[in-house]
Amino acid sequence: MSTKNKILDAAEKLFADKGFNGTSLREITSLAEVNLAAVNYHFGSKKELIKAVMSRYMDELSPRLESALVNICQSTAQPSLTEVFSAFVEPLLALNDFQEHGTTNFLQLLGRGYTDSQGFLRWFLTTSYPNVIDNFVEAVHKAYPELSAEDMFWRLHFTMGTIVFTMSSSDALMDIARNDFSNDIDIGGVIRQVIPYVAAGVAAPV
Amino acid sequence: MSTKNKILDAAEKLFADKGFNGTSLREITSLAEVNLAAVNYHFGSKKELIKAVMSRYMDELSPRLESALVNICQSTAQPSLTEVFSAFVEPLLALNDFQEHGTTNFLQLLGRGYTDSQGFLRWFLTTSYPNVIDNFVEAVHKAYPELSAEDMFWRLHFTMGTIVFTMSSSDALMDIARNDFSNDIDIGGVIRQVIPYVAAGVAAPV
DNA sequence: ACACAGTTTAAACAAGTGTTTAAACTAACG
DNA sequence: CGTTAGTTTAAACACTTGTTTAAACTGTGT
Repeated sequence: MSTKNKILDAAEKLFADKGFNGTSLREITSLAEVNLAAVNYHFGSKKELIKAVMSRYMDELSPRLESALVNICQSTAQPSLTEVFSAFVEPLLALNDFQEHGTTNFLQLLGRGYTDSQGFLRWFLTTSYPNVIDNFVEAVHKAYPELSAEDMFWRLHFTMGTIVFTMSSSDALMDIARNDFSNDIDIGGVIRQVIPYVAAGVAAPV
Repeated sequence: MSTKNKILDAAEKLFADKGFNGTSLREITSLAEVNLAAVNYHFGSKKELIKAVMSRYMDELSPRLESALVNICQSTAQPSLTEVFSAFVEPLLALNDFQEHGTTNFLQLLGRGYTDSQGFLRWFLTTSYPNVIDNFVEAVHKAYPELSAEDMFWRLHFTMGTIVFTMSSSDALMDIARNDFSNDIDIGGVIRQVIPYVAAGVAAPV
């Protein structure tokens, strides 16, 4: 395994766990078992490393997501909101083949990106991967045409919040669920729990 | 104004804005125009200062919330979920009388507390103010008795996520909304937008 | 006027941060 | 072999972090 990938893997795990601000380059390089200076040699700066970690996932996820959403839009004239949201499940779970704990890590990172580092990651993602958002908006509009652009805007952000926040604390939540309900649950189970919730939220009457 | 309160006010604003990890004591004391050592003299440590900032709000909010929820439970045999969630509006907006931008600041701080500082604040809040959660769970159960304890658990956390995430980026979202829809909106407007969403989400069929 | 508790202050502390430097190493090619 | 480009390394850089120290200041009660 190359030094570059060792750094990316270690950074991903630590960023997801403790946030971008909360993780030092020394923690990353010592988990990756490489020299401290390797980060700046291969990536230039910590900020660029953060972008690289996110890009690795987005480049994997974005085309799958795009085709899944386009597929929904073309196959049925008016898909249900549940169908639209379910389009996310397979591409997201596919990240587990790409990397160990890929789904959880990516969603946690996404959550971190929205709150840590005063939102520079949000800017980076929305400008680098606008198709994902556009396709999603189009699919939701087909499923629920009466929804005004403004209401759509708010509800999509509410949905984003639900997903991202849930996933960024999903480890803790799954532990509690296992304890209180002695019901073993994995990340796929959480996703299946959240879909009816967000679908109903977006579908709420105005 | 006492030094203690000057510190609390400055810390609150900066914590809400840049997170707990992202704010240094030097930033706080220089905004508060007090000496650096004053924080450790009056609060003991940064961690205790964070608790103090949150407690100031929770002590104000918690009784109002409790009576509003108890009121709902006693007045009607089976309240609607919208009524339950609406019980939060007045107590939350009342924080604006208590402090300038009190509502926004508090909700942003709550969001920070869940992601920053590996969740020690979540522990602090749930153990220090359990009545709020208990009352809320009871009210939701009255409104939607068919919901199993496990589904309730997940949906309440989804709701928490929606609220907290939305509010922690509400400034940015309100700016976008103003630009794209030339529709002036304040924090109360955001709250009124989010209630139908979470009510429908919690009410979703299982 | 004195003493004393409460508070404020400047300075220093040790530890941790991201980044840079220049020397050492590694492998491939002429 | 010797050269060269790519990579790794230990050490240092300048700076920021939370916390502590001991001296100075404040007002109140005797």
